Amino acid sequence: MGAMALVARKQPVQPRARATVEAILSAAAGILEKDGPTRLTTNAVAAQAGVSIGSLYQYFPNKQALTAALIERSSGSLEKSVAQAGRDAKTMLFEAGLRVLVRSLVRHRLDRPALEHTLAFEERRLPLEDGAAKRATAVMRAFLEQHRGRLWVSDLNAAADDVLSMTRSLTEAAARRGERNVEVIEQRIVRALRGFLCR
Amino acid sequence: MGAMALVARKQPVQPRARATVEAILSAAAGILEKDGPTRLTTNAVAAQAGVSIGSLYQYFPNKQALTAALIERSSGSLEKSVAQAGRDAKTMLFEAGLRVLVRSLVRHRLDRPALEHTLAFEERRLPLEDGAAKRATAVMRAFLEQHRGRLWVSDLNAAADDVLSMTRSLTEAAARRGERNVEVIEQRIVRALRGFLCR
DNA sequence: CGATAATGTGAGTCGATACTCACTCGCGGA
DNA sequence: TCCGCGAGTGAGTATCGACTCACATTATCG
Repeated sequence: MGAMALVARKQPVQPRARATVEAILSAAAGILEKDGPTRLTTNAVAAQAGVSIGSLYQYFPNKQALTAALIERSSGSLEKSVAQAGRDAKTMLFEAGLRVLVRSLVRHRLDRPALEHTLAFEERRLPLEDGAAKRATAVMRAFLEQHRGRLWVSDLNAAADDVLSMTRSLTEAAARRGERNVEVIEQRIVRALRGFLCR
Repeated sequence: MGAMALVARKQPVQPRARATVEAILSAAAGILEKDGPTRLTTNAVAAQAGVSIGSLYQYFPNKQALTAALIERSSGSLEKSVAQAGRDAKTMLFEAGLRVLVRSLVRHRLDRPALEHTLAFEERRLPLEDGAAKRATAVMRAFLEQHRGRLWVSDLNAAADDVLSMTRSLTEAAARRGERNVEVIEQRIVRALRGFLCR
């Protein structure tokens, strides 16, 4: 079996079609968030979206493509906000810049924690091309590079990877406990990161 | 629907039966590790274990119970080693104690990273009683309590939770990159934890 | 050995689910 | 008004996977 198509077949431009695709993606996200991946069935998605399964398969060649689209959608929005944060951070001192970057990560993850958690797991399981998620770590890497002198680390790629991992897991743990205050969580994470990164 | 049974029906004492259960659990772990939860089918497990599906259902009332047993098995072994580390740490200074505790966590997770990753996800998804995993965080909590004076934190339960989360995610990230050196990973984590915990 | 219990077997059932296809709908232009 | 076509439909199919049960095999003990 060759590389399976994991992207939508058509990019609809007609407003009706756009709305349909939106409805499908929202429905899928909702089910994944509420019930997890085992309950994410194509029939359930179509029903929840208020469209027929036929319509679903008009825009997504298979179920994996649907999941992949959800992942791309989420990490796309993450990339956007992290990229902006990265641009802002460029003119700041290390500590302030780090705080801004962390904030954008925390905000994203705190928005729909359960959904992000399942998507992260699916992302590992699926054979995806490097998408927006990879580009987000590149932003972090660039920031670390800028402050290399301050840092303890040898491998910048690994460090950027670790920073994102730590931020994700601490945000998720906080969310599970019901914490919603971005500032508090952000401060906690920055403290840990300082110890991790600086000498 | 009432609370579904999630434990094995029988505790086999006969040697033959013990061996069968072992084979089933090992097979399930292997499949989960190699192919993830979607490929974990009862038929596949039985085949891989070299027993019939009938035998599988003699010891596990349903598939969830099998997964639950895998989780209990893993977190049971974790608890054992963490509890020992906790006892050792009692007579040590903060830094050394933390190092010992972290080491036991890293060792466990580094043993079969892919398996542990999937099990952690399933653990969230399933309606489980608090098992050995909870007791492991209690050990960490007790250690933190012992050194409360040194620490910055207000909520010890949350802090213990965060420490375990960070350790897990950093170990996992390292494992994904192919790192195998426990000392190196352990040192990195301890550095992050010091920043996180100490004032 | 013979009886009884313990353990193991696997073809078969039944529901669920990914995906197809022949069809309908409705809108924009001639 | 009617045609063409992009969009939508949903009954139907094929497969798969959890689980059952009537039976076979093996261990234990008198």
